[in-house]
Amino acid sequence: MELAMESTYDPNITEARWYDVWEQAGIFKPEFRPDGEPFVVVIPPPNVTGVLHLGHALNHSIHDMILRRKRMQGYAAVWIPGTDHAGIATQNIVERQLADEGLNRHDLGRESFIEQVWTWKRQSGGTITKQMRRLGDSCDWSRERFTMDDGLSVAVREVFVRLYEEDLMYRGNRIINWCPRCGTALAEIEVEFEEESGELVHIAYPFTDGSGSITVATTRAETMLGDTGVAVHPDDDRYRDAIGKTLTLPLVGREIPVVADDAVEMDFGTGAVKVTPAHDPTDFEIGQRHGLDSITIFDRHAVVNESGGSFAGLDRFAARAAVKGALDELGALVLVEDRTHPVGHCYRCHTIIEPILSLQWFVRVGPLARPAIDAVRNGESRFIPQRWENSYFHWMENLRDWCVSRQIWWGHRIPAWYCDDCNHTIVARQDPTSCEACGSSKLTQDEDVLDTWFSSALWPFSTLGWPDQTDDLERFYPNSVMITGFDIIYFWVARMLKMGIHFMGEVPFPDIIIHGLVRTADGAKMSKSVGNAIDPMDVIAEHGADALRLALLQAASPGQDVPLDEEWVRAARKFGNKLWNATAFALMNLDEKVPSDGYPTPTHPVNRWVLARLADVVNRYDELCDEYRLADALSLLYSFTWSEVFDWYLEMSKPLFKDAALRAETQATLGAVVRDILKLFHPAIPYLTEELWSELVDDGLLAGADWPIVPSVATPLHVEVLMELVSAVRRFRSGHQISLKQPIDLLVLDPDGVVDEWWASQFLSLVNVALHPISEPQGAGHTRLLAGSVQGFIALVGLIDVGAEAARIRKTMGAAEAELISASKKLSNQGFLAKAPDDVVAKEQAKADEARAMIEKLTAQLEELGQ
RNA sequence: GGGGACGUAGCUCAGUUGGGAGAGCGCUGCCCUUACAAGGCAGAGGUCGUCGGUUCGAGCCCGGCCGUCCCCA
Repeated sequence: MELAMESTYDPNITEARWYDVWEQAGIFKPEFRPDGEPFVVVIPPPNVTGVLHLGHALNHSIHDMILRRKRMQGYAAVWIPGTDHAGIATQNIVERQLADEGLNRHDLGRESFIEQVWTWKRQSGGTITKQMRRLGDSCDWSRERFTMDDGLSVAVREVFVRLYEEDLMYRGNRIINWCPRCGTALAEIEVEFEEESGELVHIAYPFTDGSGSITVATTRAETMLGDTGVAVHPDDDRYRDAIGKTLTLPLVGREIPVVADDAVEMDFGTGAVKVTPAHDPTDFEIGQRHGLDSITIFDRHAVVNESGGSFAGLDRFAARAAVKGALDELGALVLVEDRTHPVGHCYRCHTIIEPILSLQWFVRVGPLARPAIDAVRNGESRFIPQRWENSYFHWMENLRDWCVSRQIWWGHRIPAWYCDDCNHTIVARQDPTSCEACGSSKLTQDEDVLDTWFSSALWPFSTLGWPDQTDDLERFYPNSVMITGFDIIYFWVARMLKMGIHFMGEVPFPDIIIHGLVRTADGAKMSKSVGNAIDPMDVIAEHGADALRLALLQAASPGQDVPLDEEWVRAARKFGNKLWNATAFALMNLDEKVPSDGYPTPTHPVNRWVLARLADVVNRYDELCDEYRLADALSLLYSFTWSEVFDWYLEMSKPLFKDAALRAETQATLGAVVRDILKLFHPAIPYLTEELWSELVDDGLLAGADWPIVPSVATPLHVEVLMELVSAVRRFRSGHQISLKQPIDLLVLDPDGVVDEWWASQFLSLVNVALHPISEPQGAGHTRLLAGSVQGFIALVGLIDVGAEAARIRKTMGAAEAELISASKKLSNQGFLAKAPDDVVAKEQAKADEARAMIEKLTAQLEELGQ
């Protein structure tokens, strides 16, 4: 055919063309395969504030490769996209905008502030979904969801109410993690701990009766203002006599008891710990056990309140210095030593967290966790790779109740009302107008909203319409697979399992694919603050989305981190160029377009060989994909495509096209092979393959084509022998610097009748060699090339340096001798002969025989060379 | 302190029922061969961290040690 393609591949041109075409053809909707079995994936919802980073790019590349293949295999495949409302992050953005105008959210009031957030969402919230389209994500956008949509909000409310009715949701006074900057409580996993240098301050607390003192050690001296006790270990002889006595708290003057508690670590500091129940979770528990008061000393900004006496008004760090100074003046500061210790930070703004006693809503997670643990233990859901199950179990078995209320405005408002008259709490699906206890109409709704992750936990079924019994819910729950990074197992996967099992009665997904993090080329963590983060959109602009996707997928071994080197992206792009040119070659040699399915039954061994290899490769490729070993699958396909089809088959097809009798079957074979390569690569590199498909096949869209099922073809052995002998000639030429332009005569001894007539044209075409059959080995003055049972002889006169040829032969002989030794050693081992399987023994025997034969021939040759 | 991962070619990494050490990039030599120089052909390069055990046989299984990293407390 006339070549209409551009001569070089420009990803930017190709990739601008196809996304809208796919979408308009409805290919991404499950209805595209109306009779197919459902294959359903919900996206782990990115933040609406987010921009696409390489972590998304990896995650989405894996998603898309899996989804697109399933779709081609005939499944009713659907990938449901969407975003979460990212309560704190989104509110922060809008608050910053207000701050630029000198305003805060209270100036606007709740309602108009929320309206402002929606405005922001409509204007800027679509960034990441646009980027996903650029990456090629085959999402069903008609099913796009947002956690603040009406439907999903109904789901959130229904879940809250049901949990409350089941006593799995309660309001309680507990120590929570408070971010003084965001002004809200956080869940425990939203706190990131980092080792920081600090001080361990030893403070003497005198006994009230004047009989000396106890020294306590703390990294947070200022919290002593809220101390209501000192605890020692009951087995600690040093303090046995102190238990039950009281101390007078320095600077404050409060009398506080010494209590004995198992939670105290005798080895830490002095073995005596100050107890601040309102500002430390362990202390809170100790306080509960011993009836100690809880005195809150900080306000919502972590500034000391009136309970801090003369320190009131100081922020926590100023208070720390001031308290230390005052203690020093008192002579109560015994010792200050340097100490590194873990400090918790807000995962949204990195401000140091303040543990604080506070009235919040909690999910009682114990009863929800148990079935979720069991589901993984008994295999209803499995982690891939499996080792992540250990982390999952460990975490799930040590859960504390989940604090779900947030003191912000952007989010699902907690459906709880408090009666102003009788203080009764009402939790309801419909907004109540009067108190169910006293009938009062003076009700006040809880000011707080729910944790964003609370709504994300419902995502696998809330996106499908729950609590309504929709068709989608019926058909698409459970989902087929969840794909996410290991850093998000606790945030999403664990909670989705808990909620899915509880509300839907079965696990949300049987397979959980855990992938690693994308790192820099030298393995460092990418971060915006360090400035080493690569923007995937920059990579796409330079090399194309296909190249980025292929590079990520090839590098992503299951569960392993991916150090991304831009070299890999370049290599992936080169592959694209190679594929482009190979398709151009096919087009130049074809007379018409290739049918979208079906295979020829060629007679020529070269054509039969490539179809046999294709069948092998497709089978193995499918196995690897089904095991989610995508990197291995692509590696197999990549080397088959480049090293076998392009390097060998395309070259071997050239003389066949010139043969009128073979031209048609070779066209059909080449067409089918290249077409199937496009199909097989499509899930990884959709744009380029679609573009080439439009040139080569032009029968519908590749994205909607059927997955290859290749009929098995018996492998003609002789092709492999031909390839071996061709390689031997190439090595000979290369070793002796004999140009390809110089023709060579090869005398061929073929005792087993392996060599066919068609070899002649191949040798001429591939290595400029003329074949001449002989019946006896050639003697002096010839070199010998070995390939299976075939021996080739080349007359050396005037062609080469004999010494160099002898060196080449000795090297080959060395390798053969090593092989023989290795095999003989095994074969002379009685244990091996007795215990190894027969086929392994036979293989070793064959290896030994082959090596012996080769050594014999090479020895003869050295003699012939007179060496 | 508890749990987990990793240590294979110069670099980054594959190597799944234990039975011939692989890829990409980099490096060396030759070649502008009519699909492709973003290419082709050929080649060099590894005591598979270390010590021991199991086995006829260990990169792979088990244990100790050394080194690197992650999560949790």
